[in-house]
Amino acid sequence: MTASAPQIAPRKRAGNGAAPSDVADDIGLDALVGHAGYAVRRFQIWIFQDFIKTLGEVDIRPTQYSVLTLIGANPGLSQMAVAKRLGIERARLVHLLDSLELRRYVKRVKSKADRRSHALHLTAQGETALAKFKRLAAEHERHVEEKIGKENRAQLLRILAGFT
Amino acid sequence: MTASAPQIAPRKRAGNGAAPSDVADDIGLDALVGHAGYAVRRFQIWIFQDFIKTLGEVDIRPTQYSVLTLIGANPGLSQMAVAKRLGIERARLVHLLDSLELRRYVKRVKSKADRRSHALHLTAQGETALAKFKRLAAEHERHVEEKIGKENRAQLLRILAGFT
DNA sequence: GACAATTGTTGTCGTCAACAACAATCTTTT
DNA sequence: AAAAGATTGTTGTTGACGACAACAATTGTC
Repeated sequence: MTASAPQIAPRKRAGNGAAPSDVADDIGLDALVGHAGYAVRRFQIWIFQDFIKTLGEVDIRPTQYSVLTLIGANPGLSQMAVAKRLGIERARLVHLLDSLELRRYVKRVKSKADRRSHALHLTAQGETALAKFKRLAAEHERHVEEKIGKENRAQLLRILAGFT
Repeated sequence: MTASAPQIAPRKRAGNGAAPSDVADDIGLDALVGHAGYAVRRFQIWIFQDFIKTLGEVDIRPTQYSVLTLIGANPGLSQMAVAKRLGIERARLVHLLDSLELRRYVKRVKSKADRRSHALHLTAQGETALAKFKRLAAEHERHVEEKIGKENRAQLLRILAGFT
């Protein structure tokens, strides 16, 4: 009943090593295998770490990248609109924008239509910086392809398209 | 409901709402679409929220569940082995086990072979509790199926099998 | 004009990953 | 066997992040 080899038991993870394969590696996961959430969590950790590392030279994290990309594609959005679209708390977005504004990538322009809100724009510096970030992000995306395969990555995007 | 057509989810998210679809919803994501990390992050947030909600009545979070499951399937593991296998910091595991031990699900037994380490076991209470947790987790897994489709979930597990 | 809702902001709380340091205990070297 | 090094569990700190709550300024509604 215990860990009598849960079905497939990849047991050695040939070269695909997502986990440290040094010691105590062939431990049965039992019911954990077969849980989508567990696999997704582990994958997400890996993918974020690679993103952070690949964009380490420009010091941009995934969330910052998503904010910059969204503003770049839709100039003039309010903070509320950005927060809603990206699924982040508007309270959290405040700090993100503070940091991005400090680095001169983004500017908050007071909206004339609604004086409560700010229209968000990239600075000229932000535009050129984002171009570089996108090149690095594309490189990261190639890492993902190398990791799980080009075809699998495409399927993943298709399956999860509803969550973007 | 949407299990019939989870295939292509074009930028309108009809009823499949992973994001709040009330206002400002059709904002272009530009390069963000096509980034595996973004989709995976959003999906992971959704899946964890459903897990937490589905196992809310027993107050068990995903990480706690993974620890209990692993110990249940491999009694006697050391904290280091569990941490390595699940990819969590051993420092973090300390607090997790503190809480699980406080709730009488897990016990730390001093190892005779290596007096530095603890052998981890489920209590009798922990065993019966885990059985219930597994039933609830299975229910959560059905929610995932309803969300992305049975076939897509299976493919997801196949694609990400290397990360478990 | 009174009242409710929204927007940006500030703050708190709890989860989580990443480190660093430490005492106790192996393990290895000499 | 003693010294040096590595490992295990523990405590603590830092920072990113999600979830809330409260607030002033502003807008919308009645």
